[in-house]
Amino acid sequence: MSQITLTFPDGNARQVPAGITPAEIAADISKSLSKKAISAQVNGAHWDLAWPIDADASIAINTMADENPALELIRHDLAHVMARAVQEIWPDVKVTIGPVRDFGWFYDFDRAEPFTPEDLGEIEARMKRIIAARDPVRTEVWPRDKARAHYEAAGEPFKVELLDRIPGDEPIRMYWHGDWQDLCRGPHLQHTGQIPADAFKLTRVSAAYWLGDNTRPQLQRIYGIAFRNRDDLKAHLKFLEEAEARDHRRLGREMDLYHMQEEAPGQVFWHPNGWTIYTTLQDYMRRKQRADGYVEVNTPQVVDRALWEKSGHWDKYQEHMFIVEVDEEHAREKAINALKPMNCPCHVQVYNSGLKSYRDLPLRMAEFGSCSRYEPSGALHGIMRVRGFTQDDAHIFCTEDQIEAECAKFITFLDSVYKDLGFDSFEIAFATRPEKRVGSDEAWDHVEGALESAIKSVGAPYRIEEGDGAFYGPKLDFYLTDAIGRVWQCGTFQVDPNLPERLGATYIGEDGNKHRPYMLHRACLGSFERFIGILIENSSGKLPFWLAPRQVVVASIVSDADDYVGEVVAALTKAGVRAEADIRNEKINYKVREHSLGKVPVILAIGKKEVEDRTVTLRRLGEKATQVIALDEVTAALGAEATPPDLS
RNA sequence: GCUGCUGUAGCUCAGAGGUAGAGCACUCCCUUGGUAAGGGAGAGGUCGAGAGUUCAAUUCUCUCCAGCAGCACCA
Repeated sequence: MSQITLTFPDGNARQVPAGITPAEIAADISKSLSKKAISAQVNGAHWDLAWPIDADASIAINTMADENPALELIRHDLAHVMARAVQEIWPDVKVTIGPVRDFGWFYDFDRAEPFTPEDLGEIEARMKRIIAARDPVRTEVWPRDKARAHYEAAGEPFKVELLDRIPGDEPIRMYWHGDWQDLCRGPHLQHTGQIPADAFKLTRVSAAYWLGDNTRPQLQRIYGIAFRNRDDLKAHLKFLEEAEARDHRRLGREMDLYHMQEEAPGQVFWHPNGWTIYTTLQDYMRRKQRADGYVEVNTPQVVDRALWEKSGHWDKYQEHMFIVEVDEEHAREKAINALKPMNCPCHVQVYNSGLKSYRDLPLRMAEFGSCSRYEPSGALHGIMRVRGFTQDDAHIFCTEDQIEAECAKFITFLDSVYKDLGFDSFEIAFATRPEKRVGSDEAWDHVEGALESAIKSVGAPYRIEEGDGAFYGPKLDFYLTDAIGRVWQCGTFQVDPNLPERLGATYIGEDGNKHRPYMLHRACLGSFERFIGILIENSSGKLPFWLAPRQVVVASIVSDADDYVGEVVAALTKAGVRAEADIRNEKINYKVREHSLGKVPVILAIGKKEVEDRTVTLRRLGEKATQVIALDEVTAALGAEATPPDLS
């Protein structure tokens, strides 16, 4: 038998017979490793202990102490155990696929009746029995024909389809958990008893399309979460609770920010508190943009279909547009309009009015543009995904040579905005030319090169998303990570030679001839609605002082303090602080509780002592400690704190 | 849009084939209390909308609307 060389993590190499398995290697190293081993990394690939190694390779043996492989195996084996449990209980249910995902796994089943929450309990109990049985896991590679015949005989059409989708050069691998068999890429554990029985939970059922395709049948999906031990599971359940507690829909109600109602699905009724956040943020963005060389415009909401036909939206996006038909009494024909779903065509109209010279470029045209999109009902989510929203939109009209500098300028701008709003870092996804595209390869080379060197010039981290660009140009998407690790796409930067072409935008060049400008679509927050939702969830409602809708409540302890409370509120208001009096006939405990729940960042309590000394007792949200401060001092300090970051 | 679940007072929820209840919030009264709920009284509902079954529907059935979770979508 031929020999191969395996290299271990410590650098030692060893000659072994070809075809040896990691299990055999672990057994050879030590009895305890053999017992603890769960899988291996072979040339970096996750490797089943039972798979033979045929060529020289680097190898490392994994144990439960290796978090990533351990979690992958636990979750993947649980997917199989769950599918087995389901088929044991309901033998006619067809199985499909069950991948590992964040924090757990899911498995899709074909079954006429959806699973109920009670079913989940039964499945979970059955799974625990399978784990307790410590059933061995084994694997075999089958010829394609044999596997196909097997699944056809077993009446598992989805498995047959999966088989046909496995590329010809990949082995067809079968796994058994006890007697229950599944087609699976692997790797897996060695027996079901290795799965921690107290560290998983089935969380929910839902429908999902076969292969994610909404023209294919819907399947019943069961989700589970799993960890290496009970404590990790508990920690994750706590995390889910925490995420729910900071849900902007709940905080929006508790802080009295906005409401939504049936008559206007997907649209926001902003209350005074929420609108204060909105306008404060908008004022800030307006100052930032002005400082960065943007001009601001405003364009119509209701626009005749003719413009949308020219821009191409009527053709491609009509089902997402609110159509407005106006049938005037004496009109010869109905006017058909659409609420604008985006601002770009209107901005080109502004650009086109009057001749533009190369001296006007780059022209940075901004609008807090209210847009309406008929989003699918199932997509609506609080103020995060709505049908009526306002973008912090801008279009930069420029020459090809100006793209790089404009891109770098924008990334710098966005970086400073995100920092001011409490996000210290962001990631860029650079989407490059798709297969179906317009424009020459040279043009694409040039524009993509401009974007990439712009990113590099500002030193921002980025990843490339090959083929994900628009058909007319590449784009950058900017992702923020919030306080509990969720990722949000907010900013975008897109190069577009197409719309200027369609809508006939030109400028007079140095040579006296007409030229076509590029149009750069860019947004930093995305939409105010969504970004405010993100801000709320990121901060759990404890917004930075300058953005907090209610900044200070001045609360009386005794009614003798009422006049002085009024004086304090007036002084704070004069200093630019949003302050309000609470002189209700309630105990200070009650007031503190209520305003704490309302996420008011500062409570100033006023009793007899404060009146006499002309001081206040300050308490910050979330802190128990209080401090006594002179009125002049607190007014100056809070006034400074209320100043937006770009002005301080 | 698809699948499932849900819709009762401002909020969180109970309830039942014979037209409704709790806690909190709200209003009034008592209480002037020192940092996360002081006490009492009162007011408040076309039970999401429409149709059907029934002597009788908020309750059962159907359709629609909206919300929630997931999927699909996000120009």
